[in-house]
Formats: sequence, structure tokens, C-alpha cells
Amino acid sequence: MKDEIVDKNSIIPIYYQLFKYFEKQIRSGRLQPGDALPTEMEIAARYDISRMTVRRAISELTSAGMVYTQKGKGTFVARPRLDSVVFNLNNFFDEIKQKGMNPHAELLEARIIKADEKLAERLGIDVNTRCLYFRIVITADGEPLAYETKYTIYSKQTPILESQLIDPLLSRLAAAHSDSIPSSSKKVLMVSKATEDEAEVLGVTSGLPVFFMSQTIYDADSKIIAWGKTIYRGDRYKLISYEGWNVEDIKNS
Amino acid sequence: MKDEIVDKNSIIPIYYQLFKYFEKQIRSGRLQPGDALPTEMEIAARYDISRMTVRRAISELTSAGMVYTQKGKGTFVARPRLDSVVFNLNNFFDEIKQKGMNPHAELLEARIIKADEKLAERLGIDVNTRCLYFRIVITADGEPLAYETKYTIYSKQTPILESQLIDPLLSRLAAAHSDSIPSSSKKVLMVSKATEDEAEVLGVTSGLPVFFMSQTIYDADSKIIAWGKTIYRGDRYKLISYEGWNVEDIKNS
DNA sequence: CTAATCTATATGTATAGACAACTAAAAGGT
DNA sequence: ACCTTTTAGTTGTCTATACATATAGATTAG
Repeated sequence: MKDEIVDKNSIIPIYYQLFKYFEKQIRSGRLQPGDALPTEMEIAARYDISRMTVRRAISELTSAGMVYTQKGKGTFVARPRLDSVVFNLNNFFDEIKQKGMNPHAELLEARIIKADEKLAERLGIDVNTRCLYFRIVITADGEPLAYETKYTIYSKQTPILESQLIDPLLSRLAAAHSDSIPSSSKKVLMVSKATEDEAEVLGVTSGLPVFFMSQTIYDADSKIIAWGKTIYRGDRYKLISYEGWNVEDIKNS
Repeated sequence: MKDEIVDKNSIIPIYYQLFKYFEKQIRSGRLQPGDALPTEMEIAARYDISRMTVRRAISELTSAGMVYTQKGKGTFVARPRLDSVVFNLNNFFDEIKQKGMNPHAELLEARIIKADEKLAERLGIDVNTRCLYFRIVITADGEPLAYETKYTIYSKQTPILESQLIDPLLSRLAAAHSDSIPSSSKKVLMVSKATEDEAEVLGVTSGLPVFFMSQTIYDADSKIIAWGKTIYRGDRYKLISYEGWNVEDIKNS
């Protein structure tokens, strides 16, 4: 009757059962930052499993950032990192749905263009290179939330599907229409005031504070293959970031 | 003369040498998304090492998100995730330094207060609970960049050091002055216009678009132990996020 | 009393092997 | 021609073991 923690006959891997057990201990606060876990040998002996299996469980905990190990000393519960901010700006289709609203993307304009000097400069390409240019507006229950302008190199000449243009992932679009493979991206988030054009599309008064995000997609050779900007309504949009070990609890508070 | 890829006599672990080798192959684009890695047995045989050592290397690649494995099929190079945004808003001390500027934090006000109704509501505590309240302004080369207002529960009554108040990590402060241990945090980023007070502290004109970030620190029982807000000058601050496999290259472009 | 050495203990690396679970293609039967 | 079964090959899990390396405290030498 020592333990129901590890069931060797379960189809669930032993290392995973152990991992989940310690994760629970830490998330609930029963194991607190700085506390030492039992040594690997102790755990192995207690549950009659191999030390390598224990190490696999601890390895998972380590890469989840929940514990850290010190050679010669032991394994300890880590302090949660509460100093970074992780936003998901792209998949707001799902976000809007989750709020019980109906997301929709409307294509305002889509054209094949030849790059002028300004665009050529921005994309690092030659003037007159063929590009795909389009603008969309994203609405929730009919109300505009974001306004996107995007450019991608159009070298494959594949047919353009409206469903593709609506895809919030610029990198996926770039993969479809350029013959380079997206490898890295750079995003810059700024605050700005809505221009007249933006205000009209978004249905707000000109000068309203908005988020301005530019996005650049690079291939493995660090060449630009796509560029886009998105304007988010400042009065309807905010970015929320959760971090730590009992995140699920605080989301409902 | 088959390989200089793995040196068994090196002090660098074999699995790490292997990991670095494949990482390089992927980052450089010689291995592209979708490409299959050699099988574990092949790699093990080729370099005369154990399969478990190969698996360790692949495990590192997997948790770095660079490859994925499919049972019964093989190991494949993953497509980079280019759809999230990771910002580091807090350690801008380092950021400012990196730009060759001189960061400084100035304490505007620091007091022990008893929570009024509004604050008690916000922190989820009783009215009259003792709290630490303070405001700081962060400058680069003397120019104000951000303006922070923070509250933490003050239950330990430890002495307050000015060096602590300047710490950009609110969770560290909360750990020092409350007897709860920070476990999770919630951050909300919005756009706003500078109020008169904010504009004066930041030395800008009232109404300038600014970033507004609120931050709430919770303990393991999901109780609030600290709250803060930060105003970032919109004309001087932008958030940059890099993702992908050749990030180091595009940073210099 | 101090400094160097030893010892016990902890995690880190690496090996060799066994079997399970899954995949895809080959082989076989109807 | 079609469906089923077999088979080879792959990753996943787990074991048992050996030695390396780091830590902290006890022991010892001076």
C-alpha cells in the first residue's frame, strides 16, 4: 500500500507517470521553489524502477523549466520564470471563437504587382519583381478588429485562392507562392495613431491609438520573402500573457 | 577519414557534438523542413556509438523544436514555428545597455500604505492591509522611457532597500516582502494615450500613444500578492520578436 | 588552527541489449 | 484484382551497469 503513483502494468509509460506526479506536486505548491526532489537512486529504489527511467522523468521536468539539477548536489524545484511575455498575435481566429464571437476575414484587394522602388527596398529585391499584394480586414461579429496589408514574392505563379489569402499565417502564404522556404521571422510591435485610411477600414475615428505590427519573413539565406503590417484596434484589442505553474487556475479568476 | 563530426576523446559529450552537428545542418538549410534524418541505427553505426546516445542528441533537437519523430517512420526536420510572438519587456536594463546607452532607474516615491477600497479590490485583500507602494521612472541617457507604479503586499516587514525597488522584476520584489511565493503571473498589454501625470513624468506631450502594461503576480493558491502598471513611451519603445532557425543572421540585417 | 586529502553521495555520460508499438511494403490467398 | 497476412524496419520504453565529475563534509597532516 506504499504507492499508487507508479503502475508498472499501465499502458502509460512509467517515466510519464512519474513526470505527471512531480508536476502535480509542484503546481499545487506541495513542492516549493528551492525544495529538493528525492535523489534519483531513492526514487528508483522506492518504485523499483531503473534509474534511467527516473532520469527520463526528471529530464521532462527540466525541459519544462520546473526543476533544475546540480551535479553532485541534487535536483531542485525551480522558481517560475515570470519575466518574459509570450503573445499569440496571429491565431486570433481561434481567440475570437473562444470568446463566443464569429470571426470573419474579408478580402479588400488582391493584385499581382511589380515592385516599385520603395517595395523593392523593403523586400530586398529588384525593382519590377512580381509580387502578390493584398489587404484584408478581420472582423468579429461584423465589427472590424484588425487590418492587414501583406506582400509576398510571387515566383511560383501558383493560382491564388481566396481561402489562402485569409490565412493569418503569413509564412504559410509565403511558402505557397515563393520558391523559398520560410526559415525565420522578425516582428516589430509599436503603438501608433490610426491614419485616415486605417480609421475608415476599422470604423473608428482617426487618431485612435492602435497597435502596429510589422512582420518580415526570411528564408534560410536570410533573404526576405514576405512582408506585412497589421493594425489592431487599440480599443478592442489587448494582449494577454500568462506564465508560471498554476496558470490554469488564474485564468478563471 | 570518414568524419570529424564526432570525437570520442573530446571532453565535449558525444550527444552534444551530434546535436550541434545536426543543428548546424538545419540552420544552414542543408537539411530542409520535411527532410528525413538518418535512422538512429544508421547514425549509431556510422559513428560507432550507442543508439541511446544518438537518441539523446535527437531528444535535444526535438525539444528545441527543430525535428519531430514519428514512431515506425523516422525523424524529420520540422517547419519553424513563425506564429507566436515572444517579448521581453522587463529586462530592458540589459537592452538599453546593449544599445550603448546608460540605463538608470529613479525612485519617485515609496511608501507603506494601508489599502483603500480600490486597492483592496484590485489585490483581493482586506481594506487596511499593509502594502508597499512605489513609483519609478526608467531613463536611458537621462531620457525617460518608462514609468512604473507598483504595489506589493508588505507582510514580512523586511527593510526596504532602494536597490530592490529598482529591480525590474516585480516577482522578485513580491518574494522579498510578502510571505507568499510567486507562482504565476498575468500580463496585459494595451495601447493608451498618456495622461497628464504620465506625460509629465515621461517628458512628452499629453495624449501621446503609449504602451500600457499591467502585471499581476499570484502565489500557488492563486492569490494576488503584487500588482503593477508600466507606461512605455510609444515614440521610443518598440517590441521586437525573432523566431526561427537563422535568427542570428537576420538580427544583423 | 589551518590546509590538504579523502570519502560518500549526487548527477552526467555512455554502453549493450531486450521488447513493444507502429509503419509501409512485400507476400500470399481468394 | 482485391483483401489479408506477414515481414522488415523504425522509433518508444525500460533495464542494468560502468565510469566520470562535481559537491560537501569528514578526516588527516602539518
